[in-house]
Amino acid sequence: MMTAERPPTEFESRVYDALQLVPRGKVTTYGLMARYLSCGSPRAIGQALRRNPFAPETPCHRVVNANLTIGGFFGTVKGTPIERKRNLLLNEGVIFRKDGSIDPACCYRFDE
DNA sequence: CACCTGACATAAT
DNA sequence: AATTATGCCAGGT
Repeated sequence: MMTAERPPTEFESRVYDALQLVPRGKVTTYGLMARYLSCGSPRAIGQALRRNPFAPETPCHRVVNANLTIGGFFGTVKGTPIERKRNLLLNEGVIFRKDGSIDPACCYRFDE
């Protein structure tokens, strides 16, 4: 077994903190978070979430793509984790459209 | 220290 | 409208 849990960096902590701001039943996008953190690169957000050692504890499943697609989960953009992510969002009240995209009304905009 | 990868985004073709 | 190319930031090797 490998207890190789690296300590979260300051940037990762920022991402997690912003994630905590997302209300249940809603979702945000990598780009919006990147802007909120002044990161400028949504890729870094995905990197931080991928390294997220705190699964559902941190609402990392509430982060989707800018085009309101399901996005990825647990380091993958396809597979069982993705279905689980969709199930979690549905369980929280997020509305999915027929094409698999998320209802724009469920998109949290970090307005404040 | 330099290069590569990655749960994206946006623009151009 | 769809696909391709480039940009950006941080972490890992």
